[in-house]
Amino acid sequence: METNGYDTYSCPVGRTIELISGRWKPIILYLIQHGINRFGALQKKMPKISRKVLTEQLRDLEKQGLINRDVRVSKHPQEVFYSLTDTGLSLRALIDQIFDWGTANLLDEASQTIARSLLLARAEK
Amino acid sequence: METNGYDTYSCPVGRTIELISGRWKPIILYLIQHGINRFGALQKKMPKISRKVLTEQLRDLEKQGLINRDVRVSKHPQEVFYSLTDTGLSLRALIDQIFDWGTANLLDEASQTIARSLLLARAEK
DNA sequence: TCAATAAGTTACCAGACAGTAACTATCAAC
DNA sequence: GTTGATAGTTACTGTCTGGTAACTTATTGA
Repeated sequence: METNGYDTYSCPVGRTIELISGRWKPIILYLIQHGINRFGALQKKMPKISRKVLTEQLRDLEKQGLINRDVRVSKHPQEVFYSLTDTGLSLRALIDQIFDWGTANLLDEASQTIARSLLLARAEK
Repeated sequence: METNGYDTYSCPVGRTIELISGRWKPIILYLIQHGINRFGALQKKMPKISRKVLTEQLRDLEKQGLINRDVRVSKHPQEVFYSLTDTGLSLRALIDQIFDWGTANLLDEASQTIARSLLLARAEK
């Protein structure tokens, strides 16, 4: 078989990776799935992300159809709730497979520490 | 459970994605696995990549322990052969899962066309 | 009326990443 | 001894990404 050349932008792998390579996107999807669904709550869980970048990443994920954004006005200050779409949920399953490969193959202290706590969290659900 | 915050660099998912988000890396790994193991041959399959970037990506993959680089001097011009390491092979399996998710969830003409030809190639092996 | 809280937006900047074009090294064949 | 092939390297440039800091809007409660 011959194509006229491979290209990132027409490759499903590249396109899938794009969905989750926003530096924080896998983490954001993970947190939302586990009930951390408010802007402020997400920020508290990721102290190193700025509001600007968090907003951008959330908007991206929304555009890509991976999360829903529900604004509830008529409350104290405006409240915004995020949740996973069906596509988002199925992507989460894929991310868990990536997670498993990573913990099996990138063995060092840092990742092992986080790995253990995340596995615990997954077991709880 | 409480951690003191999630961070990309200590997350196995982020670190795994880093391995394959060199824009061309999934494609390069795919091609090498399927016997396209020479610098020039890789270039011909990816007309849009420059020699500079191809070199960089190959060096990265080598550093990350995903491919081997064998130089055979004592031949006409110097010849270089690339091959997957065991880690590289196991990562390829993961990439196939990402591929499957992508083709199932990112349905458009461009990706479907490539998808069919790649699935054919996978069946051949 | 003034501070606080939630959820942003805007302007600006620095570094990483990808691309182009030209140059290099080695050997074989003509 | 010049051309051609393989496999690069180097210098330069432009774009994309992520980050900081200050400002914004709406509403509640003291």
